[in-house]
Amino acid sequence: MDSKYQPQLVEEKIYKEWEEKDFFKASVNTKKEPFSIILPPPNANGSLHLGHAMFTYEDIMIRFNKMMGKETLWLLGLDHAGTETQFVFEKHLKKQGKSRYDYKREDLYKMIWDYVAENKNNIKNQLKRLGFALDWSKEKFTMDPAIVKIVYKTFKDLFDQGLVYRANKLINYCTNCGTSFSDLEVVYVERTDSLYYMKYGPFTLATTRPETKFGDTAVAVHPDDKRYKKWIGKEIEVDGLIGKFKVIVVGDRAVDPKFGTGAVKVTPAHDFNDYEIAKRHNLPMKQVIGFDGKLNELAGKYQGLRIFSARQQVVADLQAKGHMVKIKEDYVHRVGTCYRCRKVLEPLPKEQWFIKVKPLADKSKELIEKKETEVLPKRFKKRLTAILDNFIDWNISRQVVWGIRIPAYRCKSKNSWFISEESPKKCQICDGADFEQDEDTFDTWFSSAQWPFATLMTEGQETFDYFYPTSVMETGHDILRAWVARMMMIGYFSTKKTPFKTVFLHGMVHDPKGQKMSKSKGNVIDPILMIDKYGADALRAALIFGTKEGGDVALSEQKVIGMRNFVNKIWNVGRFIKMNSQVKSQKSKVKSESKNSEVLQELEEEFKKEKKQYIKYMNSYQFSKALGLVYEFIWHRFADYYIEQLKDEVINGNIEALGDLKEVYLENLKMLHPFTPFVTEKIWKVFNKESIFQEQL
RNA sequence: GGACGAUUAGCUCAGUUGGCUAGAGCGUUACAUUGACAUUGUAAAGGUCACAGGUUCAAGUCCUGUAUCGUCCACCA
Repeated sequence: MDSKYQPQLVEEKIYKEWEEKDFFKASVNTKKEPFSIILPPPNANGSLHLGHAMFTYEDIMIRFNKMMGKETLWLLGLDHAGTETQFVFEKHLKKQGKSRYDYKREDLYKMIWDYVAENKNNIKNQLKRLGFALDWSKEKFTMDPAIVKIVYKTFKDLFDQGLVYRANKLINYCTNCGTSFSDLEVVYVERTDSLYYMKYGPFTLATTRPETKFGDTAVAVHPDDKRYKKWIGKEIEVDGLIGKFKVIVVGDRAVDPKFGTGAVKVTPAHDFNDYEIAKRHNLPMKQVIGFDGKLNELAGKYQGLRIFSARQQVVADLQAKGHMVKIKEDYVHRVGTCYRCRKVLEPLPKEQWFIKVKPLADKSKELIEKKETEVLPKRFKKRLTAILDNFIDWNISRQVVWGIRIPAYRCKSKNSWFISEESPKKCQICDGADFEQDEDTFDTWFSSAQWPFATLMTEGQETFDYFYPTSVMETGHDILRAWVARMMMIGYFSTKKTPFKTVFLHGMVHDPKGQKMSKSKGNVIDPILMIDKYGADALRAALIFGTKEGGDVALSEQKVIGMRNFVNKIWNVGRFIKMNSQVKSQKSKVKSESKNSEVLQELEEEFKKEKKQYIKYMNSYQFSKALGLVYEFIWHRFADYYIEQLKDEVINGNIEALGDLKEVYLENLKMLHPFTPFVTEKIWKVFNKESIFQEQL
């Protein structure tokens, strides 16, 4: 044994061996209790970051449960990440001076497919670097034909049961990226803009968006507002920039009399609140901005102008006309932006597919209440419940080519829709040939919402029955809404069971100052670089050690170094025992009884206590505490105290003392194995044993 | 505006049902060491446990309030 543990010489070989021996391959074994985790599928478009490294928690659970005698499955899959991947690819194209519009749908799809295929391997290799005990024989991809088939069936079932509908509603649309998003994908950003007070018939009203005035169909005031009460229900005439027009005045409680002038222009086609007001009062919609981000023919001479220049022009013209009362330039408000390109999202009316969420969310709440699904750490239970209470209908249509194309077809003669899992030969509505498939693809989250059951279903009924519902879903608390809640809704809908018995949430990885890591801040730590320098065990331990369950982790290179030192400590304790075992056999000394029987007794008792506590922590998902416990024991009790006490005897060849030390040490290696799999496996082999992964705790 | 979390050593954080001199990692200081490990050991310095009340024999831990920070959600015409 070297005096230093060198992970660089060890990890790759060991992982290869685990793979070759098929250690991670799970199969149905009715004699054993199943334990299954579905890996949150990484996006197949980039490389691994520290968020992925947090899946170490899953590896810990898998390895621990395996050592506790269960049949463990950790199923690996990758996500096509629709809009996200297409966006990454478009940036790629842009560098070559091209855009998505230069290619036909099929060609673009193919190009992205190849790009993704390359990246998949990259990600997979990086997952191996972390030492993850993933079942590589069951690898899935969200666009596998077998998965797509299930996704189609789910969509059709939802449709048949009235839980999917098509409607022309306001959606968040990015005119730059050319696609819509669900409400969850909107990123709100605080901005300082101008608030314009303009004359509007008999009113003065305040708006941040004067350019949308061509789409106004009403003015709204608070029903109890004495200033304006007399106008409610009346039609007013407004002298506009492109001629006079008439709108009705409505009374609506959504209007805050204290804000601005207490009177609001209602533009149902371009504002979510106004859309709601319009619904309540049966107001017409008038769309004046197109999906290209330009004003349309209804804007008269302003047609063709982009939103921002239209606003400047309209403001200038209103001022010229004397209709601008005042401009408050330091108005701070929040606008929805595109998480991809950061441009302001445009609320636009568009026909899309929506999932009726309420009935599904109610079922999910029941699962939580009945403890069919346990939420850990406990504090996230409230948050998940609140999320389920406030879910609005989910827009699942995306205008990108990279994704699972929606299997909906429009009958042209009847102008209505039918869903078909197979490519239809004829129209299922009129039996004719005149029908076309929806151009849109599913929101990525629609397929990932089905991940736990869809992946297992493709492995056959027996495997599904054995491993489903899965034991634990372990993921970041940041995607509680986008993913966890939706998995519960769709999972229960399709299988009538919770998709996972326990949800275990981990926190975000931050820098040492508690700041989020981001490229622009330059504080990003690359997990692979850390592994190269200090080994996977050190990185893994650094992510777990000294953290609160579900709390954020402040990671620094220093912390990884600290854990590297711990790993080296583990190694050197082994080295000490190994060296003295060899010396002993050479000298064949036979002083078998230790003079330190009290110390040995103490060691045995302390170890028993330690192991009991360890099992308790591990079974209650307190992994950080379990690691802390073993860390403390190995370093500050076993090495600093017991070895020091027994050192002289051991060096002089006392068999009893050495034997007892060795026994306790090997047991501790097993306890450490879920956390630091490589070094423990390596030492196990040094002691002429097979594989620690196959041992029982 | 609502919910949740945080506030403990210079820095990053543990401290599970209230119970002995409040802990870890990194950093600092002094000393030690050629045979497990300097990726080490021994020792030390450093905390009115955010603040103010309350419950209790006993509060970092429970309750109430205040302040500051963070996260998520909602609204902002």
